Amino acid sequence: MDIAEVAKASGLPASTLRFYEEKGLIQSTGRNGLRRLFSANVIERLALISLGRSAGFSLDEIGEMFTSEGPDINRALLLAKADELDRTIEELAAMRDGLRHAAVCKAPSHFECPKFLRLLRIAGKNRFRQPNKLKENKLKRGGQKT
Amino acid sequence: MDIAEVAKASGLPASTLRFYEEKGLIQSTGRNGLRRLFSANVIERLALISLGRSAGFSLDEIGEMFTSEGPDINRALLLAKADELDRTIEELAAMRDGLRHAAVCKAPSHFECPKFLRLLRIAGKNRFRQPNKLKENKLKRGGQKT
DNA sequence: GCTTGACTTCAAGTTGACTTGAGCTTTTAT
DNA sequence: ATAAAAGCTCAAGTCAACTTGAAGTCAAGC
Repeated sequence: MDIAEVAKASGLPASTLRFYEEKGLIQSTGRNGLRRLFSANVIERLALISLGRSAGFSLDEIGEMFTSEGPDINRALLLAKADELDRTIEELAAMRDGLRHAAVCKAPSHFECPKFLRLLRIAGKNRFRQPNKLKENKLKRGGQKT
Repeated sequence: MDIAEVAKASGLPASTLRFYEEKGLIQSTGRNGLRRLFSANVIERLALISLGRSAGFSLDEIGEMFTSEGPDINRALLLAKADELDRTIEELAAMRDGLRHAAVCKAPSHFECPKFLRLLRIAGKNRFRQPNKLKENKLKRGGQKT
């Protein structure tokens, strides 16, 4: 397949595919002149990358998984990530409850509501840098091959 | 309190506090000479900002909440965010299950495992740009520079 | 055989949330 | 009184994951 087909099938722009190739996350099987050729399984690979990204892996981490040295390193890593997700999920659930409570809370200021303040403390424990914004409107879903 | 106290109490570096002030997220109550003075409630405000960040709000969104025009705009926004978190949580749970499964799966390649492939499809639906990495090791809780 | 448009490379730009550095001023401890 | 420690401002740098732009190449259709 050429890059346009992969782009269409995966929903990712060609620039991203080139970028991923440069990073070593995918490979092109060869060239037709200048043009990259991809085998069909790159689509699954891209889906796997998507999965990883959605689960919070960085591209570098995903790259490490693909090239992991032993056969078991992977598994340990996967389990560790699963545990991490468990924690994240718990925290997000607490946040969600806090938000819902805040939305109906009658206290004049949230700062005067003990429930809310308890939430703040949870959030405080969970303080991590959260980078920038998701741009959901940028992704045009459903673009499947014509 | 002076900025160092706030930094200590909140766990945020002074540079971040200045940055937040510049963005209008917190206010200093005045100056002692050059130096900013903060009232104690800035701590709670910062905790609230932390909560918002953890829940996925951008600083701009948090700023809007603080200065929201009507009293109900806030609530709708909070509920919407809570719903968003619900979806996120569901997806993360699916990821987690997928990771756990992948870790024990006997299939020679994950691509040959139907369970795993089902996961990929979920991840595919959920494809959104996920920005960059959390740096959890960067935050030294309570660690203060001498 | 020539245009055209999809592809190429490489460098630089974008975004959000900060951080860092240079060069000053002020407070505080000796 | 003086020097170090802590603050200050403002500009520029950083990071991840891409995107964009310029300038060139080339396969294919007419």
